[in-house]
Amino acid sequence: MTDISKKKATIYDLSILSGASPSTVSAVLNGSWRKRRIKEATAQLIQNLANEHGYTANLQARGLRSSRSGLVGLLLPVHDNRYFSSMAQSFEAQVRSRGQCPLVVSACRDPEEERQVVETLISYSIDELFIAGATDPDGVHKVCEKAGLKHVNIDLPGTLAPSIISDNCEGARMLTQAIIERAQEDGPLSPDDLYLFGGRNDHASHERIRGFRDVKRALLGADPDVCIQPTGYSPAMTARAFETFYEGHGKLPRAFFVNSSINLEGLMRFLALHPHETFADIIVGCYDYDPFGSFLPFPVFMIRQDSEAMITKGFAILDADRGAPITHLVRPTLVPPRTALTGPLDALKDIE
Amino acid sequence: MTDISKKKATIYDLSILSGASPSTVSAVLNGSWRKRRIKEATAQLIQNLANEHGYTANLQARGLRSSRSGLVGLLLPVHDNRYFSSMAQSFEAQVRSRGQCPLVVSACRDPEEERQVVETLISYSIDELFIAGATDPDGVHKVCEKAGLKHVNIDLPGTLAPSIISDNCEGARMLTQAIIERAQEDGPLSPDDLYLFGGRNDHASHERIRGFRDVKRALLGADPDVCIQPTGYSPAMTARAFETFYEGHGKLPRAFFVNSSINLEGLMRFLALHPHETFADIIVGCYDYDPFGSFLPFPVFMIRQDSEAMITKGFAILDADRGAPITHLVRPTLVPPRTALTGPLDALKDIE
DNA sequence: CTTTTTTGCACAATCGATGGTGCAATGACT
DNA sequence: AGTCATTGCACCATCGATTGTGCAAAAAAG
Repeated sequence: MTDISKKKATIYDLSILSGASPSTVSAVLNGSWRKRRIKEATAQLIQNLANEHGYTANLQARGLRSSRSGLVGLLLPVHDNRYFSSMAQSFEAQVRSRGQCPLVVSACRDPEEERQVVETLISYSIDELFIAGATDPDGVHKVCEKAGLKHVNIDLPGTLAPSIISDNCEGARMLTQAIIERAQEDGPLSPDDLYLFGGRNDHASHERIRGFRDVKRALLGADPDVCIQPTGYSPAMTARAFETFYEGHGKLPRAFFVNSSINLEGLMRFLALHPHETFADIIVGCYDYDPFGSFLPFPVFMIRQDSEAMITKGFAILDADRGAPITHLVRPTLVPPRTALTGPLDALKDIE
Repeated sequence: MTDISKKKATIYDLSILSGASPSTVSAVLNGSWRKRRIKEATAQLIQNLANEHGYTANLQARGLRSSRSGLVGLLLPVHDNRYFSSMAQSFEAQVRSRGQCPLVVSACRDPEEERQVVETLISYSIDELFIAGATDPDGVHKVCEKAGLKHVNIDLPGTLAPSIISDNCEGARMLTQAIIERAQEDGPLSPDDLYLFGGRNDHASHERIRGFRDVKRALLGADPDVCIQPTGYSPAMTARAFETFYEGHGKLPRAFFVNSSINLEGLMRFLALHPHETFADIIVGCYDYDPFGSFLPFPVFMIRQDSEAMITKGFAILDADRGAPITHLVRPTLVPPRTALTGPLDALKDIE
């Protein structure tokens, strides 16, 4: 607190002040001083000086020397989405509780950008990397491997590294069953009354579609191909798909499964252009949870993926140092309409 | 690509391979080679070798030497919220377009944590810092100043550093006027029919409350103090406030202003516990935009803050190197109910 | 064919921390 | 008192880049 100096203190400054050598100062301040048999009194002296001058280690220097940085990366497709942002939130908490520093970046689902961004992270010598929802996990894997960087895939699996993903098929089954049952409360449901919108050519989408079709066939007897409408992960494209359907049928399907909250945003865009009546009685299932999405003016069943558990599992795998490309499934939960779940925010104390 | 080596190539490796000295290699690879009068041919040779071996600079080493890191920090209260996550998204895009690396972290609105997190960032020698929505901007300022770190406040102003904030008072006026007018369409509105929930003892809340009261008095003639219910920024506390009101009155206020989307989540929690009828005819204004919040089953007017413009302005101020604690206002926009705005995501190409 | 200028590059110090090694002083033990 | 073990610490190379400086060789000038 009492420091006059404008620049940050270094171990050399403290070395002069304390009369000890820089290596002694270093040992004291990084905790290895007992191992190095530094006298308790010396350690105390140095620690006091360090506090007094607000010393903090230069982590770039430490990282350079030790070829570790204390940084742990999380690569996301986008920030601006409750699923990924709550993943970022849990990630950050867990990384910090391990004494490391989180580095959350997004790569816009662009395979080339994914690789580039990871190259950048590697240049900072990050210690570990979580690859979430990558379009090309295996491409990223190769970049990591070349640099000897430990990593796991989250949300979308790769074939070359361990993956932790939502049990998409089972989640889709729960969700599909829920919307079918709900729709049937209002009368019989024919196979053409139940659609699926969104998703693209990735593992998650495939599994969700599989779960959807299984349950739909089991309960409704059929699933015409036209009822599956993969639109990519863009609100605009999804909105267009709804629009097209609406133009053809004069209404929306009685019930439908939306592949993600991003696609659900596409539904909002469609709704914005049409009067309320257009969708007064639809039943929606969305594979993702959003606290406001759950309260839309029609029943929205949602699937909440347990991103916190995925991150935890990811660290367990990294710690165990298993690089085998095994896929671990994490069970998601079905969230009925009009449900306000608590999130990572609730851990905060909110004084006043 | 043809590299056999397991470890990352360094300028020393390339120095041996090319026959040039490390300093020459360094100059070539960091672009300063013309200034250093390196022959074009030599530069080419080295650049080819670098590509061949997939060389990338060790940014920790560079940072150590140059005491800059290429990292730009953004300190958020939380990730898990559309306002802040879309801010993170624009921030990231802008930082990358400047050739730097974004470092987005959250500090849970805890002043002590804010300072600690910033200390950590400083240890990594970040070059610049955006302090968004900090509970104690001035406390963070002091930490930055001691380290000579350039910084700006976003969203919540400090008194010691330049601040860029939403024009909260004006936004609140627009929002208040909108909900009053809308409520009056259904009949006369008395001052006790219009409440404000959420916010706490910070600049933004004060300004919003001021705007709210101004307009309310102008249009409704009065604003009893009981109509202002600051609940902090926690969904749980906000929900309790609604519950309390409901217990006392058997209904919610006809119209109310909610201070942020986080507080609006509190409304969801309340709603989850009550039947639809309870809130069939409320009119809500929310100071924040959320794409799903806009489509709730009652009219929700929202204010969209222009976080992209704030970040842009922030860089302008940092680049101009003005440290004067001036507060810049950025005008937000009023978003009528059932509106789906496009966001940073829409810039993405979505192949397939 | 000198002298001066320009070109092209190598050398070496430096950033701040880490960790292996070595050595003096102290204490224990015979 | 002499030997040996232990304690407590200093020394120094090292991580990979940057940058000021110096010096040959080549080119231009005289």
